[in-house]
Amino acid sequence: MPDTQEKERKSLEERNQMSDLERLRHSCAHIMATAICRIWPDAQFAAGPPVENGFYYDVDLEHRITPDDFEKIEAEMKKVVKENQVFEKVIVSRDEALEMAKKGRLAAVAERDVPSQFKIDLLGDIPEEEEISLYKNGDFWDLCAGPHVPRTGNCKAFKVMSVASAFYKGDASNPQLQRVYGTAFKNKTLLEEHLVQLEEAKQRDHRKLGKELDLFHIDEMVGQGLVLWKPNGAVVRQELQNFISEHLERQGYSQVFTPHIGKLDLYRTSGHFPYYADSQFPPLAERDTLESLADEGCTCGELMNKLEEGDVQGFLLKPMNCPHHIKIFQSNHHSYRDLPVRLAEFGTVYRWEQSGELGGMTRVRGFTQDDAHLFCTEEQVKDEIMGCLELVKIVLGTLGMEDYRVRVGLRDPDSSKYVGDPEKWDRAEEALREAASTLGTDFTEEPGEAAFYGPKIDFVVKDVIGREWQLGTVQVDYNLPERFGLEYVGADNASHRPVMIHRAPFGSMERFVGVLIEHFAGKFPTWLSPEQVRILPISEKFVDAADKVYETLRNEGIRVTVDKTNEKVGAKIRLAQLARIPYMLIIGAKEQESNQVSIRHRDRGDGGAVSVDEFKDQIVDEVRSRSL
RNA sequence: GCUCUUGUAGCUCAGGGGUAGAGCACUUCCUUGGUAAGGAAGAGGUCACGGGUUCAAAUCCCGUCAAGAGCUCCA
Repeated sequence: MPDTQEKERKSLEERNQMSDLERLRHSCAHIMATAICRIWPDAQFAAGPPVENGFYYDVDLEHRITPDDFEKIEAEMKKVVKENQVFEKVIVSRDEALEMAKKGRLAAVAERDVPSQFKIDLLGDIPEEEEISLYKNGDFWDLCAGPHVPRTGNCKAFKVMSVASAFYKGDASNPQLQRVYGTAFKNKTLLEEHLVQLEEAKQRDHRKLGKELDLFHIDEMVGQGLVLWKPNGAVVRQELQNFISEHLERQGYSQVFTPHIGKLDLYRTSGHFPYYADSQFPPLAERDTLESLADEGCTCGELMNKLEEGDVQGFLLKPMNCPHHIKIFQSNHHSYRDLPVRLAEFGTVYRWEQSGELGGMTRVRGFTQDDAHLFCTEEQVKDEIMGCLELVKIVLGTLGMEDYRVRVGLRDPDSSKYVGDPEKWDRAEEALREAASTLGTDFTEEPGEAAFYGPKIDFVVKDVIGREWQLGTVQVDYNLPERFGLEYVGADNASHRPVMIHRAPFGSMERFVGVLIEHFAGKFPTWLSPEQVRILPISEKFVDAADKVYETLRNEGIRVTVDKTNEKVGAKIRLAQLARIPYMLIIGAKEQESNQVSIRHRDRGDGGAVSVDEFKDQIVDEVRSRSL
């Protein structure tokens, strides 16, 4: 009992602290707006809230703010702070506020010829019954619910961070504003700490490490968002796939292989085409068909129509693996005794993501899902979901990824984008909820996060920049069995419709490895390391001894190399450290004589000399147990 | 897709209307060295691509492609 009380008090304290910080950041947003107003009086401000790591203010301004302006803005902000203006709350009537806005007096330091257009719009969004408050600091008046710190002098540690663009109210049909980001902390020490953290985060960015460690490459000539796995990256991926394959075996899955394309009819039946055509690579049509259509003077628009209507046959790069797996299921008759059928594949899919959204390995156009589809009876759904969750937990647990959240995605009651019978949705949502509650981890239910064909459970992790990525996923699907007319023969000798479950514990290999690189900061556990051991002979004289150790380890399946360059050990160690190789084995006269190696671990440093066999047994065990 | 920023050697980056720069990596030679950089020499670039302005463009302007940040979208 005292335990929970202790906890509650602490979390309340934490929350209060947070809101103090948010208040400070919000005040900084006003100070920044004040500064921008003084520099560019024609600035029109929209919204300026605190956010996770700071604050921003959206501004419409003729002048394009660039990083070169940050210093100027900060200098002006410092002046405002030095003036130690009081943040004063003024309650006004709607008409008074409107009057000021029309004179351009809101989010401004003086009256202007142009009205404060965004503030007028925002005023309209405030419900009738709510009171309208303005905040003023010095000459700067702004429409604002507050709260604020007492004085501008309370904001001592801030920094203008970046500028980007944002649509007003997040709607692409609205004008684009310049969003100026800043961060602020209670004091300079905390600000410094945060900046150092950002710098460290940059160091472990998977795009940077991917290059340094030679893991993957994205080439302009190959195409945006199409990942080339280099030999080192391929090792990591292969090890992960072996790992998951072992568990597939244990959990009664069958692995299959399917091609990367399928006929449009397949996706017409599944409903992926043309409904999701915008996020697919365009269809492929046969050359002969294209030629004869061209002869007839067919336009591109007409061709698209014909493809969509099915008048012309074509192929699609597969956006999902499920239709292929369904066809495998359908190629046999199934008795209820066969169920559940679990078909797994590391299946590569292609999706036309918008170019501005692509990045590194986490958002790409071609990716390989560790996909599987389970065909089961309605009664088996819950157990199967629990089995899937179990697998996700094993995966994340083995890799030491504890920092994730579980999201149960339910349908948005107000939306019509979902297919299928509401009663079945209810049953599926209930099954997921029940399964999630057995996880032993907290989860949030989020309406509107369901897939269009069914509810799902997602495992979401954050990358170093703090962006959330969905990795593992378990989704119930009542829709596809219906569309493809799937059946099995029940104990009653009548035909029944199976339920389908889609699941992918990693999500995609690309995204997962991207997140994994950042999680480990490039220091993969030994079982995943592209190079597990590097042998460093002290000089040329000991190369033969090194080669012997190399053979011994290689025979055990250890990924090992010998550094035969004409360098001193110091230099060899440095390179091995930079490559994040877990073990360095140093061999000189001493070791050669005693048939030993001196171990240096990338994190633990000098580990002293042990016999070759002892080291061999130790590393083989470490790799086999997949220890962290 | 939209806005802004960026694109110079394999990598990290400097420079900038008048013959292309550094460090690391690479090659060769010297050195045979005990826990994060031994020394010397050499090689390597149509300055992303296409146009324009100019006596002259890597540099200025326009366009395209790509990357980054953010917004929007996401099966």
